[in-house]
Amino acid sequence: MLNQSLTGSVVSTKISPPAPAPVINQFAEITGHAGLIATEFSYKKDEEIYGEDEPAEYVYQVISGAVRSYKLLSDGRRQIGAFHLPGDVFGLESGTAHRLAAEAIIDTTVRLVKRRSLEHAANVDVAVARKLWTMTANDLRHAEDHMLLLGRKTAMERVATFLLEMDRRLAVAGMMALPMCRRDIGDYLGLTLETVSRALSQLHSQGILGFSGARQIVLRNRQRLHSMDA
Amino acid sequence: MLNQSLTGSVVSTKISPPAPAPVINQFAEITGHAGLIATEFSYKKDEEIYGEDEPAEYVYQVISGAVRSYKLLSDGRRQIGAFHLPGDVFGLESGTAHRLAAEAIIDTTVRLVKRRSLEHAANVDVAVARKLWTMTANDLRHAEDHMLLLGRKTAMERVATFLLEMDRRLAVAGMMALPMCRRDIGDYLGLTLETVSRALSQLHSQGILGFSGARQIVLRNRQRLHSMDA
DNA sequence: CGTCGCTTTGATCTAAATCAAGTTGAGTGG
DNA sequence: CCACTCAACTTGATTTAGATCAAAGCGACG
Repeated sequence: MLNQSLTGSVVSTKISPPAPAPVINQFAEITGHAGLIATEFSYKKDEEIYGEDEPAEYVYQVISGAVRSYKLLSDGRRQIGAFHLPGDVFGLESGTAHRLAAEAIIDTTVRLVKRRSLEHAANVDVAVARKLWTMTANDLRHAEDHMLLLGRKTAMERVATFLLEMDRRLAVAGMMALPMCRRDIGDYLGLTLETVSRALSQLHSQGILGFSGARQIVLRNRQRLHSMDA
Repeated sequence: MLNQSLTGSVVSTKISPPAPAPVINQFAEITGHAGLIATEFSYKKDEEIYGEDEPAEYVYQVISGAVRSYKLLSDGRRQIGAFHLPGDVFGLESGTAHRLAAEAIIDTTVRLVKRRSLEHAANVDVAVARKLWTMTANDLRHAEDHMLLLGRKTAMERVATFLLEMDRRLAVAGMMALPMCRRDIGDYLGLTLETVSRALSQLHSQGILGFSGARQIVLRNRQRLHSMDA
C-alpha cells in the first residue's frame, strides 16, 4: 500500500512553475510561490490513488478526470465524502495518514507534490501556512453541509442539492457531463442507486431537467430545483 | 445578532496567561504562547452563543458545561454537527462567519479570544498557524467519520458509536453523565428521539449498559458495543 | 452487431418515522 | 417534607420513505 500512489502509469514528470494546465487555482499558486516540485501522474478508471489510513506522502490536484474520496465499513457499505473535479486539491492532511481512500472515477491525471515539502514551505512562509489552513477549512465547510444533507434531507432534496452542486462545479454551456455512475451518486448521498434513478426520472418527467444520455444532464429550471433542496 | 455572544451574563473577565482552569489543552497553549487576551463568559441552558452565518468575532473554549453546534433547515429540521465538552475549542473559523450556530446545552462557562488576535498571532508565529490548521483538520476528521455514520450506519450502530464516543470523552470512574437530551442525541445521529430511546432500552435489556437516571449511563460491555458500531 | 455494464422501472419489504399514550423523576411551591 | 407539575423519557401501534429484490431497456465499445 505504501507508495501505491506511484504504481499507476506514468505519463510525464516535469518541473512545474509556469503551470501549463487549464487549472488556474490555489495549488499552482502555492507551487509557484514556494518553488515546490510538482509531478504529473495518471490513473486509469477505478484505480486506487491511495487507501484509507495509508501514509500521506503526497498532496494531489486534479488536472483532468474525476476522483472519489470515501470510507468503507467492514461489510462493504461505502460513504463517498467528496468528488474531486479538475482544479480541486485532495489528499491534503494535517497529520501523517489519509483519512479516506481515493480512486479515479474515470481516467484521471493529477499534479502532486510531497506533503513534507508543502509543510516545509508552510514553516518558511506564513502565506502558505494560511493557504493550507483555508483549504482544510473549505473541506470542513463542505463536510458540515453534507452532514445536514445526510442526517436530515429527504431523497429528493439530496438529489436536488447534488444536481445544483454539480451544475455549479462542472456545467459547461448549461450542460453537465457527470463522470460518476448512479451507485457513486447514491454512496455520496446516502441513498441506493435505484432511489437516485427514481428521483432523476421524476425530475425529468416534471421537466426540471433534460437528459442526453444518462449522464448528460441539462437543468431546465434551477429555481424549482432550489425550492426542492430544502 | 452581531455581538449577540456578548449579551449573556458576564461572570468574569481577566487576563489569562497562567490559565487557572481545569483545562489543560491546546487553546491555553496558544493563548499562553502568543500572549493573547482571554476572557471568561457564561451562558444559561439553551442560550445561543452565536448564530449560523453570524460574523465570527470570537473563538471559544469550553471551561465547564456543554455546547451543541448545529445547522437548521428552513422548516426546523436540525442537524447537530458536534457536541463540545470541557477543554474543546469551538467556533474556530478560517473565514469571517460561523458556519454553524452554537448553543449552551446546560449552564456553560467558556474562555474566548478574538479571532482577529489569533490570526495576528498566526501571522507572527508559524507554530500558532500550524496549531490552527491542526485544530481545523481535527474537526474535519470528526465530520468525515460522522458522514459515514449518517450516510451508512443503522440506528443501533449510530447509538453504539455515540455511546463509545461519549464514554471516551466524558466518562469518569466508568460512568458518563450525558448533558444532552434524547432529542439532541437524535439530531446528532440523524434519528428521532424515539429511535434513540428504543436503541438504548434494547442495549439495557441486553445488559450492555446500565442506567442510574436516563442520562447517567455505565457501559458494562464495551467490546460488544464495539462489535455493534459496524 | 452482440455483449455486458449501467440504468430504469416495477413489486414487495422493512427499518425507522410518526402518532399516541403512559411513566418517571427533577425541580417547585405549599 | 411532601405533593404537584411539567418536561423528558419510554413504550406501543401504525404508517411510510426508501431499501431490496427482480426484470427489462439501452447504449457504448470491442
